[in-house]
Amino acid sequence: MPIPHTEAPGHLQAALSSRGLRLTHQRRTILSIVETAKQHLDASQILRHARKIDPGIDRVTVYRTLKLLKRYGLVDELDLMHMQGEKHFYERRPLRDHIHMACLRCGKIAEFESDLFDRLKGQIQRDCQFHILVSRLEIGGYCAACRSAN
Amino acid sequence: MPIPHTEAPGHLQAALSSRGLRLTHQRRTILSIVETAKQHLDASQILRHARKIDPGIDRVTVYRTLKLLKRYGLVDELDLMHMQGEKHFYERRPLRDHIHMACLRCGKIAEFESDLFDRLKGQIQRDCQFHILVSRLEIGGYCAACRSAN
DNA sequence: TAAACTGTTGCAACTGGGTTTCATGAGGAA
DNA sequence: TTCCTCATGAAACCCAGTTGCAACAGTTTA
Repeated sequence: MPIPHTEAPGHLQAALSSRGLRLTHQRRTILSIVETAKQHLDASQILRHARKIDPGIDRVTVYRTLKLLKRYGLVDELDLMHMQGEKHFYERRPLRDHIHMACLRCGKIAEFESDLFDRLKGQIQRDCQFHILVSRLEIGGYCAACRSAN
Repeated sequence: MPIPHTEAPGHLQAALSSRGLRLTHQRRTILSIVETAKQHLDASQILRHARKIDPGIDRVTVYRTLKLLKRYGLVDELDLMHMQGEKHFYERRPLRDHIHMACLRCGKIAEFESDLFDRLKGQIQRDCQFHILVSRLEIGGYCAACRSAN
């Protein structure tokens, strides 16, 4: 579902070590999961995947590593309209921002890139003199399939 | 700080009762607070204000009423980039959607309306055949004052 | 205007995602 | 290899929000 990435694998590891952070076994495991994820994962899903590789890994380490990645702008945190409780979802930061559309009926998440979105952010930076570090556009509604199904 | 509203006071009460919901003392109290709020309030702030009017009101009632308002699209729930924990903030749904910009340094929240935003949503409805019920664009970064301060 | 119906409230207990504390363990520079 | 420091795991904790249930109060009806 996520928009294809063109970044080289190992990018997150390189980014962390270039910032002087230790590349522990646990971090490598978590980074590889986030990097190769085919959908948006929450912390407990990441933990489950990580334990298949390193059974001793603790959920605290997952939370700490995600926090680290977020702080350095290497992953984006999503709410996906809080459709399944208050958990957060993560995806590695794409080259170009995209919009998340959550179908409130079937739960499917779609992604969408748009020049208008890029231009809107440009307008905000200019008109509001606001330096954008992270942006999050989430939309809730009904997808095409659910609209026509009813 | 919020963009001025032109809706008549009592709008929320009317909207609820027209849907066949009971107008209890507690609900009237909470609605009036949400309707007249000058900033974005979280649930505990709404509770605190409500207790000045009706000291017996319970926090559960606040949560339930906010959920109700959200379900009927009468208020919007905001994360404001989770700058202060995981709490949610509420504002009554405006006539025209706006963007929330959160300064990650000083914590100030700014609002911004934009034709580009309206057009972007139109594009999504058309190109993705996605029926939008609620949208949330939140931006984190540095405001003009904090940019020039450093 | 009183009864009755049913949605709403308050209370207490609970849930669950996420964080803190601290002793132990392991990167990695020298 | 040593040593320093950061990172980890385990347990306890935090806190926003939810649930179950008995008592209560809007609203409708007669």
